[in-house]
Amino acid sequence: MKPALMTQKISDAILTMRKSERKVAEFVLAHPADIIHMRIVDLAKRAEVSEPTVVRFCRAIGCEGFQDFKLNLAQQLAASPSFGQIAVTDEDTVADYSHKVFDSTVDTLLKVRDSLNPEIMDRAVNALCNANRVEFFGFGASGAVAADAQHKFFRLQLATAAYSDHHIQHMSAMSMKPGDVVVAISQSGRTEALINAIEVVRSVGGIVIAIAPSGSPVIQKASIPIEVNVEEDIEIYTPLSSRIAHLVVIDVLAIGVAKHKGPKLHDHLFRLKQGLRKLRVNNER
Amino acid sequence: MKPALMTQKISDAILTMRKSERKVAEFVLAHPADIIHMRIVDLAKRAEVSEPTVVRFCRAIGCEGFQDFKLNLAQQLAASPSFGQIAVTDEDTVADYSHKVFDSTVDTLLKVRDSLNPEIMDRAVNALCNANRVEFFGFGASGAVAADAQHKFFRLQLATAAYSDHHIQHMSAMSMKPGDVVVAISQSGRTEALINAIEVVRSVGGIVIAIAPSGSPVIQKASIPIEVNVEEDIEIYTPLSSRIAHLVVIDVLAIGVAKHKGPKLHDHLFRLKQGLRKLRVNNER
DNA sequence: AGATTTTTGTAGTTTTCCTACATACAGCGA
DNA sequence: TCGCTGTATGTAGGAAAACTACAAAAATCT
Repeated sequence: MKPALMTQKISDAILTMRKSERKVAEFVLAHPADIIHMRIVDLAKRAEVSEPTVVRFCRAIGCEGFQDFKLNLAQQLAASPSFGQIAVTDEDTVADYSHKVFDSTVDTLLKVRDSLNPEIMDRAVNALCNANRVEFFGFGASGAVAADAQHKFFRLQLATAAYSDHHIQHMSAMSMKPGDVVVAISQSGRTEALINAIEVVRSVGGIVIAIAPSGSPVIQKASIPIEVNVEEDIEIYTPLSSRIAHLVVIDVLAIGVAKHKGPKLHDHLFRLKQGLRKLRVNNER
Repeated sequence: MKPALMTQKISDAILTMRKSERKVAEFVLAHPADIIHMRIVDLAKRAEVSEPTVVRFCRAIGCEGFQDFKLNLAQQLAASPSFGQIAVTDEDTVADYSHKVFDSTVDTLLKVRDSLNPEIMDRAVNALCNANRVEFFGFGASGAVAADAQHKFFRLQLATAAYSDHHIQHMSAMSMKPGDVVVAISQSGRTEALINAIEVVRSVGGIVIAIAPSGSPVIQKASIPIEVNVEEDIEIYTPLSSRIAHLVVIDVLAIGVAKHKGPKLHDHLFRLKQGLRKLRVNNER
């Protein structure tokens, strides 16, 4: 049903292929974007094989035929822009690099989406729903993420706070009650101060939901580890997409909590919105 | 070259179409996902027109023919998942709604990407590069965005600050010098306090870059208006994607500034990273 | 080296898409 | 209202693309 990862499939299947089919596979992997505007004869010629071989290749990777293959490939190309060049170069115009920044962000989000573990997310939502208190800890860029999260969960009628200060985190952590939740957010997963705070929270019986890269200390020490891996080419010209991935993960948690809380939340949010209008000019809408 | 927004194009062109072509257009907009697996005859039959009409329709919206149209549509479908249902329902499992949240975010980003005006972005980048001081103003959720922006630009060796407090904004605004820049961020574009602050900044000769919805007062009062329109179905179960769009727009600006500043920035960022390592456990990498 | 199996290409068939043309419809002036 | 002109739509036929059956070539095994 879904386009899935065509190129992945090809790479996998390439080993079990016959020589001439492999030629096709290699050509496709080398010039994925060109294929879309090719006919079967063009591809056959450029891969130096015959037409039926191309058809057999399409079947070999699970497509109906050449048309179907082209369509699926087109979808994959559109879905993950990472096949275009994503790194920003010095010659790029504004339009170029603005496209690239958006595309790489989208690419990151799609990857994170597919790597999330639903079971872990479910546990996180449950923990958040049952907590009396929910706090968000993060430093640096993750501090802003924590602030955003606090703002979001605050609207869901939860007692929340966000701290970017080590000492305050520490003090707050010590006063946690069993069942209370801290969401620890980190891009590196190695920030020492954050790890300390996590240990304190757990020692007093609090639950720690971590949003950090796989295998990092923050993930290892957490009760509910949400692993988010973003290859940070920390090249200067590459934007940090991980913050954004973290924000969206938190959005998912927020939606989960909202679902659990059910309709009584509607009224609350409605009243909130009414109140906000007074702070705006032009009270229509 | 690019897939662009097919459905958008169709909606636009539908007015200038003849009756029977319009039938096709309406069917396509109603069942976009089905088209991909249809042949020209199928579509003709279901739209109750003849085959050549379908071909004419394809030409009318700028495609080579039916094949080309199908391909472009497939790309758009893969790229913007919004054509699947995006609203979260009560029956959704964790996996379901987590997918939806990511997809709707991606969808928002792609729309914003295609609607950005490069010329305006260029002006914004130039203003930022020439400023002695750059400040970010925002309230509520946009406050977190401002904080994130501050963190980001701070790394680019600019004198920056982010304020979410009306009084402090006001005071800071009054001390602006000509050429200094304030980036005003707002989801509604109507927050009264923010509009006041903008007026003050402009009265002392400061430049205001606004990130807000088209036509809103914030945009109208700005020197450099970056229009970002996100349909906020402010349904409870729909996440607010506009924050994220704003963040990415700011990423673009940051990349632009980094490009202008050129290589001397490399050293600075490198030293910053070195320094951060000391705050982490496991100093490898 | 010969026989068998596997792999690849040739030639032909079918399907799909597109174009030329004819008919039907709508708008306008008398 | 009628006829004329121009546009809009469908019919039928032709071109091209994709797919299939079969035969030749290569590789493998005995």
